[in-house]
Amino acid sequence: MQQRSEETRSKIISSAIKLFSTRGYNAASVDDICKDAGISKGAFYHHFKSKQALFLALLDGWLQTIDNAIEASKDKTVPETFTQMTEAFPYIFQTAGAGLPMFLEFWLQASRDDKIWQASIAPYRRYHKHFTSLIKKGVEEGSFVEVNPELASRMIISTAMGLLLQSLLDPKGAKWEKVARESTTMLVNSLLKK
Amino acid sequence: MQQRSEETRSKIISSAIKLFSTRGYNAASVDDICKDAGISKGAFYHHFKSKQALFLALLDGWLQTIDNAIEASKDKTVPETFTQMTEAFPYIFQTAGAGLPMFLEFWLQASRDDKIWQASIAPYRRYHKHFTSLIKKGVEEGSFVEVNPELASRMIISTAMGLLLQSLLDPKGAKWEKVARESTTMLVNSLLKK
DNA sequence: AAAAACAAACTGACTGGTCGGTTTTTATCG
DNA sequence: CGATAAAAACCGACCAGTCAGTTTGTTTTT
Repeated sequence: MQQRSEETRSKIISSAIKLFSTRGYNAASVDDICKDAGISKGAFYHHFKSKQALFLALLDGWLQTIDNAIEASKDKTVPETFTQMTEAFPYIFQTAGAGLPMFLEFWLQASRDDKIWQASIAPYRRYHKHFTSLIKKGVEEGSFVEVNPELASRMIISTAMGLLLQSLLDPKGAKWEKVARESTTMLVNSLLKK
Repeated sequence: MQQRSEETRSKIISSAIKLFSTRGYNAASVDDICKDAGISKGAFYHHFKSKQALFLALLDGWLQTIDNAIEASKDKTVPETFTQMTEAFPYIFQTAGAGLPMFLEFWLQASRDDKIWQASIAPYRRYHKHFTSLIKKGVEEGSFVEVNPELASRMIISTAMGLLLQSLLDPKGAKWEKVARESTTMLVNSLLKK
């Protein structure tokens, strides 16, 4: 059985998430992560080829959860999908509080490191396309007003990203989940045909 | 005359902007900056108490330009102000290409470093208030439809931030200035009373 | 000559990654 | 089932390099 191995690996990952989130990628040293996980450096480098490889593994896992969420909404109608997204906001803001700096770190690293860029840009474009086709479908179905799907998709993603950023910078500046819910409602309402 | 001194200082600053933008705060070492600026480490630490102090100085300068832009639009009418903002987008996207990663870096550092957070949160809240009162004024004047100024302000800032982020992550993914212009137009149109 | 500006060698803490050796797990076979 | 050997997992001291910041001394300005 490789149960012990699995356990070590997951200990590394959760410690990495914790430390990358709070201190950032650079400030969280491999030694720190090992110490927090209660394992040795040898064990670390047995499981991950490098610090960057660990980072990439984290990115992968995170994208997986998004993909799963998208997959789960596959059979719903277009307006239903958006409603569901609205309902997901409180959860996102609640859980993302800690993970958000890391999310940002991913993007920042992505803009400079080609390997990481490749790993994060493809999913991003996929999500944009997903939204675009979703809106297009809504327009064709007749449930949405005539809009440029491409543009509307960019705007929705922008709003979401901007709200996440603002909530990161100033967590106590507003009731962010409320703002997010209302914003989404507003956006969707402006899309929906009355 | 302290002309030579001034020159050295500005050489440090422009090299810092250049290197922080391209490599990031951590990866750009003080030695690198000195080398790029063509000065010695002694000169660096003569002008700036620490690497962080330089970073803060950069942040200050950047906020200054925003404040100036706001100041310049003081006497215009509300719709005029927004129109002007729309027109400013191409310029922002054109010039910001290089500086944008640093903008993100500010955010990231701010979320972890209390000193930097203090320096950036106050201006941010000021800008939000500025927008809110601007929209409020527009509503009272009767040129805007009845909206929640607070919420509309958050949304406008979100959209702007999100677009900047997206353009940073995927510069070739879209004609961002065009998307930005259209998005702003769309937002403003939904605010304007017909 | 006093002070400000600058040069450059230096310090000490820290980092990612390696490596030889040890323990635990797993597969094999009598 | 139990002995055993190979393989996988793990340990932690160690290394070479890097970095922010210091110090000491020189040049330039006032």
